[in-house]
Amino acid sequence: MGVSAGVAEPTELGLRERKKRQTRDAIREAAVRLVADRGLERVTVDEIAQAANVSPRTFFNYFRSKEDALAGIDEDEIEETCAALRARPADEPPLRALAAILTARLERRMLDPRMHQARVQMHQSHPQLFGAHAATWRNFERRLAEVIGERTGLSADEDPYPATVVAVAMAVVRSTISHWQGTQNPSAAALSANLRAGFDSVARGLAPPASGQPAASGQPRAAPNPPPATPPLVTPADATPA
Amino acid sequence: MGVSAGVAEPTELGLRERKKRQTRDAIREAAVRLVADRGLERVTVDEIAQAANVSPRTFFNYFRSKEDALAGIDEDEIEETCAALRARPADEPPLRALAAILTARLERRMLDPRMHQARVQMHQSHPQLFGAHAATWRNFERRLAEVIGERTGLSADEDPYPATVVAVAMAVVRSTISHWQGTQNPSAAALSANLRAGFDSVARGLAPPASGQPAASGQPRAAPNPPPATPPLVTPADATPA
DNA sequence: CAAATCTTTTCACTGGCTGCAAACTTGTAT
DNA sequence: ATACAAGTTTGCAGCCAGTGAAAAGATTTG
Repeated sequence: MGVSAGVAEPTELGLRERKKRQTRDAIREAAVRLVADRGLERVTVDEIAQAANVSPRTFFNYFRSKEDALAGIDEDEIEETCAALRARPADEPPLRALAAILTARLERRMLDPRMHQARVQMHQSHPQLFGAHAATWRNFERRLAEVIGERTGLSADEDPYPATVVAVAMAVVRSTISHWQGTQNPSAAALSANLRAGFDSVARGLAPPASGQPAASGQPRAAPNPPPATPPLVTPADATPA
Repeated sequence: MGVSAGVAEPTELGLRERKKRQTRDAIREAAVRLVADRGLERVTVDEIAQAANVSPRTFFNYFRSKEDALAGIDEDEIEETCAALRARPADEPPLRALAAILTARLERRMLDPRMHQARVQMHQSHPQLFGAHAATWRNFERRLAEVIGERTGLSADEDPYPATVVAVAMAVVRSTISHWQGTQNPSAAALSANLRAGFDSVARGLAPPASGQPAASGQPRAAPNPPPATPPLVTPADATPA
């Protein structure tokens, strides 16, 4: 569909390479479409192959598994995100830097809300995918942790801190998305706001919010958690576009 | 294998039920042992069944998949852990409560270090398992979030806070385990210490530790993150035994 | 055009997993 | 004890995922 205009291709690809990409895209597209329609279990590889006009065997020449054809992250995106993290001011605290780039990443994705929703739905209803992509995500986290390591001067495999910040940041993102897509108004704005709130909360040591009633009506004891007041963590300044 | 002595069974189970549990345990044990020896791919269901003295078909009467037989959490344990959480003092801040029970849970597991190591190894080297158990863990997190909801008076599906604390706490555990098993001395004591440090760090808003050099040698700027001094989060008091 | 190279396809095979019905075991009422 | 109900295990037939090897087809190169 449409020869890429404007963007300079690194090297003019030969016919062979072009055909390969075309085939790969065709398979991906067929897989996503069929699975969105019928659900993961009700689609066979044979059907995907058929829909993409290739033999079943060819499917496996391109993807290691059915789930693999539905994966969301590739090496390019990992590299991009790491670069964005490196580009944050050196004296910015790690959590804030992570919050910024992860929020930016999500907001960029939300530019195509339909696709984003479809992906989220898919992962919600097919936890197995979560597993199929685990290796990729683990790698993603590891790479981010390394960058944090550079920034803090802590070797990522000696000090647990880098891995922990990253793991926590990712947990916030996942948890927030999961909560957000269950609300009546899953808008891009709402997602950003929720994310911001989540990261702020973490920066405050996850002290319980005072809203509602104070839970079990116990005496307002001494220091429940670190009780400090802290400035907001994520500002609308994110950028570092792709 | 030794009839359980001493421990009082809640209700006297009939022969049928006892045999079922026995079979289930036999299959589990065979699966873990074989996989620890040879790796996930080099073990077939048929072999597991044979080692457990059941037919291959029976394997699938008990477990939905090969991976399922290796899962670490079952409903009983979820319920137990939730109970432990409920049993924490009502005015204890959620993060601290979670830290306490999750640490206790891990320490209990470390009573059988061999088994624990085997499990950790398995998940390290077979990320697919991560996916296979995703549904279980999601459920575990959800249940804990509900309890946190009770404790804070925040409905777990209206306010994102409960889910976030739980997700973060779990992230700390996972990340810590992952780091710990890569150290030269993966002892139970070290794991506990690391966990404690991790949770403390989170309670302090994940401010970067001052160790090493201050990273990019930037000026020691104003407030990098919430810079408070906070009391340690997890004390050796955990208990709530099974 | 022909040779060298890469891709796609066909074929045969292993292993995960399910439905079904027969065989067997345990619980229960007589 | 005996017989019947209910639950469990097993073998079998079959679908689907995934892999190796070699034939067949397309693309590039000389």
